[in-house]
Amino acid sequence: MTQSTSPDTTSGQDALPRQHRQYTIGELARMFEVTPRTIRFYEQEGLLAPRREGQKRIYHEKDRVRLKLTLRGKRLGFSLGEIREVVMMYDAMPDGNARQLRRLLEILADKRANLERQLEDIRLMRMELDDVDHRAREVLRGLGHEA
Amino acid sequence: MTQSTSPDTTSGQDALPRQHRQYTIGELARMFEVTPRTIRFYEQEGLLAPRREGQKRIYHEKDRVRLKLTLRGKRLGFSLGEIREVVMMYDAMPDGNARQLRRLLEILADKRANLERQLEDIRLMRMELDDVDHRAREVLRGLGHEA
DNA sequence: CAAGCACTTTACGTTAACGTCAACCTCGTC
DNA sequence: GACGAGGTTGACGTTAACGTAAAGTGCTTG
Repeated sequence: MTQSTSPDTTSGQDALPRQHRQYTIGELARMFEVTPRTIRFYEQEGLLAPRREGQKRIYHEKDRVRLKLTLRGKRLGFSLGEIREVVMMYDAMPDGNARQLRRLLEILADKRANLERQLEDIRLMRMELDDVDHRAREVLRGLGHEA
Repeated sequence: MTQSTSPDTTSGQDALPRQHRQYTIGELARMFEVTPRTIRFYEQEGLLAPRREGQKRIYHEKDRVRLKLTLRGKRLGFSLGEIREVVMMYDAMPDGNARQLRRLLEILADKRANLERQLEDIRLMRMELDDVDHRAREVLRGLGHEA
């Protein structure tokens, strides 16, 4: 692991108030253990919108948080499109009209239902794993004796 | 939903002792709301191995359970390859040698770690959703008043 | 100033997990 | 015996989410 800076804590030499911390694409990539290509791809898909300084991308706290949320969503099996739905509507919220907001609430309820089902799946999957685990250990014990 | 038979309970006309119940590929597909193509694909990938009656595939309880586990695994974001690792080793267990069994235990520990991380992710994601939800509702309340 | 490093865009390649035909059997039944 | 509803095997198409390679820009360091 070549993890120089953790994604959740500020870096070592931090006199700077974290809110104004800036990141290059490479730094961000190392933090989250993804490639720059991935980050650019997420931008192309409308999940990130870093500022530019000349040609270079400059990322701030907000971008880092977005990336974190995106990756978390991915680990939970959401598509980039689904993630964008929530993230973008979240940003458009303050001046969003009622219809948009209601739509957002729908989506949220949907995601939540998804999560609940996953919780149940995890519970069941755990039990299966436990079962297989126990059996394997017993067979292993058996092998030990007859050897 | 054209769900004639639920995947977890026995069908309506069940005098037959479930253990010997047979299924065609179409029945199974409707039960789990997947296409026959998907089921054939899983067979091709070594996740199912139904008997044949002439040319037709005949599925039994064991196959149904496997399919159920496979789909659950998928909902949790496991690849078909990962699912196969566990399912196949599980079947090869009784006569598996010690090395194989230890390898299986490793894999299981790995999957379990994965699940634990997902639990944490779900917890966090829930909080985010709650947050967005609250904000949206408040904005909505605000809109109501000023209208 | 050449070399190296980190960044950029453009564009084509790749993998997993199926979808979508086409062309063919094989029943029951009208 | 034609026909429709299921099943079968190829084989090629598609989508998401990146990987990878080429070719160029800009800084700084020996």
